[in-house]
Amino acid sequence: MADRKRRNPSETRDKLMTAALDLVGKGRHFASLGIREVTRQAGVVPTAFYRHFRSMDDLGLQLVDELGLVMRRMMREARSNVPQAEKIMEESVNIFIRHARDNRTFFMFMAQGLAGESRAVQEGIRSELRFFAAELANDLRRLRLASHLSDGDLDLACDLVVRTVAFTFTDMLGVSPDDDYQIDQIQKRTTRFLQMIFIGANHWQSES
Amino acid sequence: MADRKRRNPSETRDKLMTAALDLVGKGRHFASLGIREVTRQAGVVPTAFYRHFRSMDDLGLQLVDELGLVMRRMMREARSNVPQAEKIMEESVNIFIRHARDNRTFFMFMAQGLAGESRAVQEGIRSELRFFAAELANDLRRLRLASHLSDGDLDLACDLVVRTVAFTFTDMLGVSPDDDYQIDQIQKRTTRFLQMIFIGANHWQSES
DNA sequence: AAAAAGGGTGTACAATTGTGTACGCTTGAT
DNA sequence: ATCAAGCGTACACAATTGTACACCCTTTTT
Repeated sequence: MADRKRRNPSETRDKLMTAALDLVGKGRHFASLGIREVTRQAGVVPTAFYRHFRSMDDLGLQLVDELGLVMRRMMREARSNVPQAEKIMEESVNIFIRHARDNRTFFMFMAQGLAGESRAVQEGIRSELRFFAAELANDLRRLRLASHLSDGDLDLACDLVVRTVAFTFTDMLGVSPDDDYQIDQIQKRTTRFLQMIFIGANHWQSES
Repeated sequence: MADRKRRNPSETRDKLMTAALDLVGKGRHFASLGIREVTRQAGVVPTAFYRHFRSMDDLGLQLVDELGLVMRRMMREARSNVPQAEKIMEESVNIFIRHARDNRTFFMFMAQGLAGESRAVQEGIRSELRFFAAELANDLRRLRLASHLSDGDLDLACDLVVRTVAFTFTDMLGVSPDDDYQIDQIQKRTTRFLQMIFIGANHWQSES
């Protein structure tokens, strides 16, 4: 039961979801959205909402699922674009930032949901991040880029990396989506954060 | 003008602010609170709200100010408790976690506000974090614990530390306030994060 | 061809919301 | 002793909310 079937991609359903995201993109917080408000933005009648979602929390949960798809697309691209080991960090952050710009509202929703009102959404996003960190650790292992780290320590480092990147999105909330200069700053800073983390991970065993 | 005078500490004003925090502590998101809801929780009549705050955003801003006080208290204690340089990280995280438990709702509010609805609150919290990072960098310089780092690099590392700790609060949202085991796990992990960051900072110059 | 189910619309309503106006009690300054 | 300001209360009201009900059209199943 409770299987999340997506077989019949209803038009209105999508309209409602993107309407919610649009409102989030306009600066509203997801927790403050009402059913009526969302349906108004979507251009449908209020009762249509209930045909697809039980409540706002439910809509949030389904948005988390779609967020997962976006993140997986991002990972796939990052994996297929592995340059020499030197540039791997810059390039990854690059891809990150680009996806964050392309799917701005999705990531805003994520940033909000981390401390959001619905425990279920919170846990969903947290779980996506965990998955992401685990995949990252796998990739690094596979590429033999962290052979001297124990599994536990590598996981630790990847967890820290994902947190740092996730926090980056809250930075982007503050700047206009086409303020190239500011975004470039954020990008550079994030890259240096990650470099610092990996240098720390590299020297971890020998010191601790 | 617009001087934030606190000369006459009105009873109701405090009741309203702690009422908002209480609701946040109960799992609600600040952005979804209404004036009526807060006054109900505070046990005062709705119109009393307007005697002290122009709007919910205004209340949020004043909460940020108080949050600043809490953080300053925390810093003072951390500074007066500097053990040998070895244990400085564990001890600091210790103090962090304790304050986070004692002022749980305050820090929940902070975690929410970082991606909150009000741009002003968002910027206020961000500014508190910047201040915190700057103070941390100052302390480390004063204690000669980072003499080999350039000012810019030290700032970078401290920024990363503060972000990591701030993210920790979103971890604490998910666990019960008296689940000692889970909190201990969070504490240990955060400590290792910070150690990793500082090891990275220590080897920063030589590699990059 | 008939039946059923899924998804869409409009109307309706009670509850709750934000906020305006008017009235009283304290309290400190004159 | 008076007065004004500040704070709290009571009442009022229009707007907005979530949701129930009753229909209609299209697609799928039988």
